[in-house]
Amino acid sequence: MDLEKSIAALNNPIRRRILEWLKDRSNFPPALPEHADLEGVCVAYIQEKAQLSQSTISNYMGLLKHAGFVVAERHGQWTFYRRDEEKIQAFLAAFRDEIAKS
Amino acid sequence: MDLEKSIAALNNPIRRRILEWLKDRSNFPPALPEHADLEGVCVAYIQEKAQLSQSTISNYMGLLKHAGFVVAERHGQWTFYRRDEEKIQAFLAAFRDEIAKS
DNA sequence: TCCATATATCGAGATATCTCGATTTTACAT
DNA sequence: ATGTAAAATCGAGATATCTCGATATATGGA
Repeated sequence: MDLEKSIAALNNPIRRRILEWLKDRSNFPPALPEHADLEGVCVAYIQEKAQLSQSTISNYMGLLKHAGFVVAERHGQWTFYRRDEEKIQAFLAAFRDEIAKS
Repeated sequence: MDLEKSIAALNNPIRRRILEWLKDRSNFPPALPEHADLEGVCVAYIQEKAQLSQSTISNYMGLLKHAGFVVAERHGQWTFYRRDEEKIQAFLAAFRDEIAKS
């Protein structure tokens, strides 16, 4: 758990927005039938919603992944990203411990 | 409550360290007798502990103040900074609401 | 008034982040 | 093999942050 890297990853409104969107799969277009069993969302869907270039979104998802907030699962040509709720909770607890008093 | 500005203020390890130090007045040298009734800590003490230039620390304290994490109280030539625990709690709650699920 | 001390503000160079288009890699289909 | 589609990586220009020294402002004392 690298607080420094985690906070930096969240120090950007679009990356935070992406994390929010990923709370609910229905914020994105429906998955293809062959991907119906996957929780995650592919980069193209995230890009379309965020309205930034493909390379920027790929970079953003890499930052969120290295910070531990999302996990990536490759299926064929697609990479599906979803939140890692445990890591997110762990970060929030560590962050609160550093910032809040007692 | 400007989440954007608040997170940016915390996206720096020394500013977070200063906030931590301010949890406990005894992290700094004792106050002058005429300031014994004040909770806050003067800029010079913070600067000495952080080992950065006076202008940098003044700038940092300004950022923390504008983010709402500290309040400044002027007494003569000194400015005493102390944590604003309510604002800090409010920020942490808003931050958690944005980041954590449900 | 003149000086010393504490803090704030200004201006700038160094470094980091943002964001893009172009290219590369990976995987699948023909 | 060749082509296509998705995602990752590269290189770079624009912008922001970091941090400093110099200067300005405010206060109190001689």
